[in-house]
Amino acid sequence: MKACAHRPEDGPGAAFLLAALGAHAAGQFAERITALNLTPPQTGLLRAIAATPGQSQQAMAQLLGTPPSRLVGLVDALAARGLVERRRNAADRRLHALHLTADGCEILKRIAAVGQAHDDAICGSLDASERAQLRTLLARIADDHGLTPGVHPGYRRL
Amino acid sequence: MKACAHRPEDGPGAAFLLAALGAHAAGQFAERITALNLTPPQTGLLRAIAATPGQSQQAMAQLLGTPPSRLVGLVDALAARGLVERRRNAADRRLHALHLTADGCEILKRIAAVGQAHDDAICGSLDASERAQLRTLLARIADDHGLTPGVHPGYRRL
DNA sequence: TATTGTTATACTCTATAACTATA
DNA sequence: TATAGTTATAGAGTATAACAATA
Repeated sequence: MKACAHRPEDGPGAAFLLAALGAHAAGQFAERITALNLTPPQTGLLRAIAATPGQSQQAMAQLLGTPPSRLVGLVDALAARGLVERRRNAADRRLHALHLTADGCEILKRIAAVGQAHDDAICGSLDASERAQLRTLLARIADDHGLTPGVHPGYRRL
Repeated sequence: MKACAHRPEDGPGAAFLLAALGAHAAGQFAERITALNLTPPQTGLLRAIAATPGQSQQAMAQLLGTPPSRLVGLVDALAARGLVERRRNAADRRLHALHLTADGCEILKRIAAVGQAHDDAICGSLDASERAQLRTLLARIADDHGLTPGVHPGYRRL
């Protein structure tokens, strides 16, 4: 006898599966990019700079949904490795435009390769059609909820 | 001109969408259960105890994939609110079997209601058939990766 | 001596707010 | 005075390892 009476359950809903699988996928990805000596936030920042280069740190912080102070450490680490550079605006010397260096572009390609392998590992049990189906459904939900494309919302609390 | 040459991109892959949406869904759920004065880990523990009552803390820790020491605080908080109780095993007094109280069963129903509302909010842009499709695909991936059904893997690092 | 649960400690990550420099 | 970036501080959450009770 169960201690609690349960209503008819057909397992967890889609939202729970989404959260659980999302955490799993994020963890796996984090493990993979360790090979490039990158953390997920650093990776996200590199991709964001590649997508819209020349932004100030404030603008980038707003785009990623993080306090500007957090960007400092991330940019510092990437700049120290020569992947990113701050270019001072001559007109307004307060602004630091963010750009990828040549090495930054190079590592971005490797990130893409890791992402591809990761995607294959996660979706391995799906055929091409199912995978496209899944991507379509997920993209619809993401759009419906106003998620910024290409930006992991985990910046807000991860 | 872009600073970096990009290969033909058709947006983020399914795995990235999964991670991003998963984080979003988890955050939304965390906000919702604030109404019950519960955190996500507490909620997960309540559901786990309901699913398999009478387990020792060690067994529960292994099931959830967390160090046993972490359970102490979680159980303490829930026990202090009268939602959970530790029943000492008479035969082996080291063991503390975990059970839900009547209030614990009660709040579990409210958690289910919150979960239902959450599921509707997340999947609002999908019709019933699409939602079932999504759940099927996600369940397949989860199974393929050996995720324990009903357990959020975030216990391992969240 | 081995095991359950607990406590103590330290570490990682993040946000908030104070501070510097430029405007 | 207002804004961009930085630094300092503190808080939440977690893991590791030492500890006490029971076997």
